Amino acid sequence: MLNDRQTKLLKIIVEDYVKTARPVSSKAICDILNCSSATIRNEMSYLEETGLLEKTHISSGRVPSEKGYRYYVDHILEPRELNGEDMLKLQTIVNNSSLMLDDYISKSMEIVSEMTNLTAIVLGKSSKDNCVSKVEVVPINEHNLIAIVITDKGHVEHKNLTIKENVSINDIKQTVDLINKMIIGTQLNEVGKVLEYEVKPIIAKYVKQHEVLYNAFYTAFTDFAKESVTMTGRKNMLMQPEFNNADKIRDIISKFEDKEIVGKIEENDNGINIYIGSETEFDDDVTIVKMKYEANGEEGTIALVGPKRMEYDKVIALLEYIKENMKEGK
Amino acid sequence: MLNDRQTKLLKIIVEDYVKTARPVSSKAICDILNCSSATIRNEMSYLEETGLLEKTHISSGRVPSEKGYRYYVDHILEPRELNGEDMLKLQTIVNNSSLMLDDYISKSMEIVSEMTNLTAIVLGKSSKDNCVSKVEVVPINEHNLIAIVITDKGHVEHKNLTIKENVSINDIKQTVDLINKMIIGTQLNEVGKVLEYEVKPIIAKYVKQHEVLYNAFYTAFTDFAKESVTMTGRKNMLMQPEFNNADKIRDIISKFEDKEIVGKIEENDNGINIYIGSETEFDDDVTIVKMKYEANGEEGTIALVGPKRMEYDKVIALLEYIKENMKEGK
DNA sequence: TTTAGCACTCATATATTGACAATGCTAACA
DNA sequence: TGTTAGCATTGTCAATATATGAGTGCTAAA
Repeated sequence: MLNDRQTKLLKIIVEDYVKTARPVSSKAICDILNCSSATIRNEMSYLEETGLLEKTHISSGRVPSEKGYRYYVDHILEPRELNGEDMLKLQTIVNNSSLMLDDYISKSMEIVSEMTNLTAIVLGKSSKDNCVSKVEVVPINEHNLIAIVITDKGHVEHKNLTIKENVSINDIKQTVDLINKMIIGTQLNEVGKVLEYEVKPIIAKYVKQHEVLYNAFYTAFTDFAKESVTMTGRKNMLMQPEFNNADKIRDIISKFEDKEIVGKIEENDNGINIYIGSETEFDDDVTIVKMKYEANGEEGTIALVGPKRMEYDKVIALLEYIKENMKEGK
Repeated sequence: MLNDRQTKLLKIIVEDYVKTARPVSSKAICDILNCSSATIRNEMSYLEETGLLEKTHISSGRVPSEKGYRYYVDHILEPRELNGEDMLKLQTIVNNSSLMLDDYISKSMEIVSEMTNLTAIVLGKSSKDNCVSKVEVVPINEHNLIAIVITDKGHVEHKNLTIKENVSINDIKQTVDLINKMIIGTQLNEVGKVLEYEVKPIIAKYVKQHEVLYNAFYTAFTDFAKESVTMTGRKNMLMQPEFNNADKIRDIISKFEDKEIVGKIEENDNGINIYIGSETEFDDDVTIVKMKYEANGEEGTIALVGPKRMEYDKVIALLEYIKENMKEGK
């Protein structure tokens, strides 16, 4: 455990380093803590022993270690109110009552990305556990149809499908009716199974050109359960000095392109979660802050990615502000 | 005009530089052209005077200038057949007859990006001139509806909409019916106007809570005509040595995030277009190769972005291969 | 017209230096 | 016992020097 002065010291160092991106020297702190630089150095070296601070080289100032940030986030950081300016910027979005929830979230996150210089990620509400509530098929021309699936939570998935052979409209109608009857209520990621084991045999009985139709629908329906991921402000984050080397940027960009990795951010408990450095699977210099939300029965996840040297208190305040305001009848 | 040997020389230099990314020395060429390095140097200095070659510093080998690439692309480059290996890789996509055109294109482009280390961009078919062919409204719960618009060319756009006040189902039905009747056949980017000037007065007459309903539908319908842009393989391109400095990468990433700039790639004539360096509005080291296509009445644009030091012949062969194969009944 | 030969130039890599910013440690002090 | 002044120590950073090598331009001869 840290004593009072040590706690203060860590707080000062984290916050100063977050602001300036330069190692903090003992001298810079004596004024604030009303003691000599030597005293600070003694305390610093204790915090270094504990693993909360690091030096970039033997005669450098101190920098928070990963563990230091962790400690700061877990024990020191005090929730702060959003400042007026930031709130004002967000308010134009909040007050725009014509925005649907989705748009409210993506617009807010764009602004937050600008304000914080972090990358904003909106993870598509996991539609896996949505259930099919309606299937529509709309003919476009002789050989092309559109299949539309609507889920109970209001997601829409659609797919064009081509049927090369001549198939009677009646057969199509009949097939759709059957599918409609049988897959309503099915979870999206189960649709494939249901089609194969339950619908297929029935279609085979009642529809003439069942092979062709079944295949067309099967391929159309089975890759519906994809997740969507949108990101904004990658550039904002990459402007930070911790990413001023080409290879590091390349690495981060690669990670961003790999949806798998981004998707993984999602699996964790409710509220705001903070993953620092090696906890991220991203990069030791990166922190990911993520938040699940739920409003009007829709749930989703938003996240901010940036250097671990980030303004944690501000980020938390922003995300909480977004969350609060989405409840109020979006 | 260049004589035969000069043409050969330029060709050799471009192709060697494309392969190795190092300035080409006179010595390296004498074997190929069967003369001494001094002779080559004389020719080189002529090509430099003409502006087709450049040096990176006074005693360096030669590098093609922007004009040099231009000349190469316009006069020297000879169309080449796709090599077996590349064709094989694409064939799995081409032969997968269950793929719709959209998927065929995006999958092919992913592969092409891998093969060429370029960034692949698929510009959404400009849906502006699509006409509405059907409007569907599906209720999710008391206050939420989904509006779905299907166009004559088979695009689907959908949007969740919330109606806060209590509105009778009947009113909604009536409104949808009216909208359906009146906007079918309207171009997507005209929908706003039609709603305002034609539909609104009618609804006002027949529907009780017309204000609320009109507003909900209006905001839902008016931003449908967006263009979609998808990119894959940014990282591939950024691995190239011309982008090995942090600021350059940051700049390119910013450009990629700015959809405006990417969109601009589109406006040009048919076939394959090549924009080199300063012609791109992107970066002097960047070339953009873009191709419009049309198949089954759908049209769209695909593009490859990378260093101007790219294998132009291969890129062209690949794009042409994609175009040819999309005609065959996708 | 081509070529051999030589002087010249610049990039790249490595080492050297001085100024500076911090630190750790020790000994003195409250 | 905790705090502080002072000093030697250490590493960064930027500037400067030095050597090496690749490649050119030019000239004069073939």
